[in-house]
Amino acid sequence: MERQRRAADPRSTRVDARAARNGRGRTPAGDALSALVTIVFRLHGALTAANDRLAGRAHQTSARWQVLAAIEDSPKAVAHISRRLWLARQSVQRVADVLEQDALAEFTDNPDHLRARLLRLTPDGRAALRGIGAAQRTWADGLGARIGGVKLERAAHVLGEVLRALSETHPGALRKRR
Amino acid sequence: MERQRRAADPRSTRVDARAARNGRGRTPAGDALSALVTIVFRLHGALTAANDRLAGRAHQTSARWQVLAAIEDSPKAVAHISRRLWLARQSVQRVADVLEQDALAEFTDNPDHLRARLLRLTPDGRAALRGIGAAQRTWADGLGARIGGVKLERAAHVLGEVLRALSETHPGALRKRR
DNA sequence: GTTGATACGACAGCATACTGTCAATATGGC
DNA sequence: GCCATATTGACAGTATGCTGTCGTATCAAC
Repeated sequence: MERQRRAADPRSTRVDARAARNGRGRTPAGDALSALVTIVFRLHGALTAANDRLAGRAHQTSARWQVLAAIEDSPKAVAHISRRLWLARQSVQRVADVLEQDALAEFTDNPDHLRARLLRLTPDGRAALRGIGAAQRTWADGLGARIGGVKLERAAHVLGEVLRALSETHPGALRKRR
Repeated sequence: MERQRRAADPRSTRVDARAARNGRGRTPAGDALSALVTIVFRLHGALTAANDRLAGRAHQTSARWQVLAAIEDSPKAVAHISRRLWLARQSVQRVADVLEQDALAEFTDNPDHLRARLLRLTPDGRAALRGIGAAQRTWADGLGARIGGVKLERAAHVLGEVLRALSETHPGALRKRR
């Protein structure tokens, strides 16, 4: 289940050569954003591999874990989960279906909506989440301490700004809520 | 071609509720890292959509653009590109094959290696890259100015540290280079 | 109530990326 | 030169996520 990625050239974790020499006349801020985009792509791959490893202890994957975690506190409709995770409705539906097959979650009637059934954790699903959560805590605490909580918070804040700006400047691609 | 994502609840771009109340006893740094992971996943989706939109002007996709850009300066073997992009060799091979079919790139003999042919841009491929690059510059400069170059650089630096720490602490998952 | 817009689930198809496996080719130690 | 190891391309299969489309349900405006 472990992802078989190869480590990239250490030098390549720095600013991409193409962006560094700024061959296309971008502004410094444009260069910085481009470098950030590059590293977010790489980090996404590395973090997916890490999450797969953590979730693997409970025979789950990164994607299944995300859906399980989304319904940990309260049952939710598939469309609701997809908005929360910034995924297409159909992607979450597929994962929800396999979670139901594996008896980790189940669909229950929604008193407020005839068709939008609520996805709810089963005891097995809750046990799986507990197992993953313990491993995740150790992993996050260790890596977090290594980088530093304050720096991580600042970085996350900037990423949040980028995300907000993206959804505002491209309202066509990212539909309005409700 | 436009990705049909729905904008998430604005509140959900903040720290995930699960992490915020720290129900599992993580340290503050562990919480900060967990929040960063959440936002990197979301940002990856939003940036893939943005890149697809930029590359769409040349009838390309985010994935094809990445491979084209990787061979912009010099032809490279598929395995070389995959290391650079932190992707599996096979994923890049598939994209390279379709790029060849579309006459945007071509395989040429490698004087240093009998089997590892080099992927090289064709004039069409170079023209496609030029078209994408112009749009990307505008996009990156605009969004970069909105956030601020210094903040973006600092955030990218922290993400680089996380990436480096991940490849060091999990050498099994991310194989050593050469 | 009726109606138009929206939300939702369902189905089909495609794009992207991963894993596993194999044979052929390099590569480095001896 | 020989051999163990790593690299590379190729093939098959799977997981994740997106698009398009449909019919039905919900909801708000009237």
